[in-house]
Amino acid sequence: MTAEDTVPTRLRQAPSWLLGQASIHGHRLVTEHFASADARGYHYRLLAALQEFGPASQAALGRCTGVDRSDVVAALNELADKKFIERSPDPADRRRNIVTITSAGTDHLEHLTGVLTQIQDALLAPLSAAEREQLTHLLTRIVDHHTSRH
Amino acid sequence: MTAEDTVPTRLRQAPSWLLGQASIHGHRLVTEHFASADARGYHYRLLAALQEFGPASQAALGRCTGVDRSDVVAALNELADKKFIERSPDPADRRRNIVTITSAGTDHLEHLTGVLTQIQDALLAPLSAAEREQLTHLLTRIVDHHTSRH
DNA sequence: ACACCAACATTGGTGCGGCCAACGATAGCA
DNA sequence: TGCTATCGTTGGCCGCACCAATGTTGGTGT
Repeated sequence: MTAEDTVPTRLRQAPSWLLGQASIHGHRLVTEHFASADARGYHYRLLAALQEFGPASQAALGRCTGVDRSDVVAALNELADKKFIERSPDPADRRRNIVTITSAGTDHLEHLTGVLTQIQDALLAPLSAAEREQLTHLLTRIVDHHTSRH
Repeated sequence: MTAEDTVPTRLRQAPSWLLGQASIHGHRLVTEHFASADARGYHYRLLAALQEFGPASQAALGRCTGVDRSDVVAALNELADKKFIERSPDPADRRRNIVTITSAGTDHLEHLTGVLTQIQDALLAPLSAAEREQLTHLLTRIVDHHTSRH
């Protein structure tokens, strides 16, 4: 086999590749651990937003979590099935649903947050505390740049 | 709207979230720019491996690029349609296909590499050269940790 | 020589996550 | 009054990472 299990140099040097690979490992950790808790990424995003900002419309939830409107519907259906959120019509604007997190939902969110903390530790295992902060800072700047720039 | 377009703190602080978001922006850039060149990520990975390591079997290609065997088949079909690679049976091992990059394929790879360089620049725009190196280093360590650990 | 297991290419299917297009209903504004 | 925008919802698409099964072929142990 001419090609050992070595990543081609062209790839290994590209930040976009490294970013993608690192994010894949993170994503796998999240998926696996969340699956054990009968959850997935979208659930956490929505619950976190509801807990922090209080009851909100589905469109607002989608906007602040970066989840598409149509995907918000599906995720909220799943969360509603598990009694983690409740939908009620907005009396002030009959187009809107007001989404509220239940106490069971808050508990679930708290649990998932714990799980997520463990995940971060597994993901960043080879890095020191200072390096983790460095990485967070660099990534934040990239993300901010690409979101504020609309 | 109680929730403005602000990302919940719980998310904003999680490195896995930042990694995912940054990788999404990178991925979008790659997808868009590569689409203009009638290519996608898998194509580049495979062509890069072929160029660097020479003719190889599909299984070997999949292993060193991190692409699943079954997905290698599909991607190579696409590349073969465009005459960028050629499949020939391995006389020494009739289970194997020997995949070879054509000169058109090399040209295409070279072109895509140029495109990719531009992408890196757009992706890391807010970072200085030193910071880019820092980021690359940190990411490399994470990726290495999660791949060498099998 | 034989049985057995491992590796190969291929098919087909799953799931998540990020998208887009369209629809009917409603709100706000000209 | 219309025009436009927003909202929830349905349904679909694509990329990428996976898994399972199949038939073929190689290599090994006995």
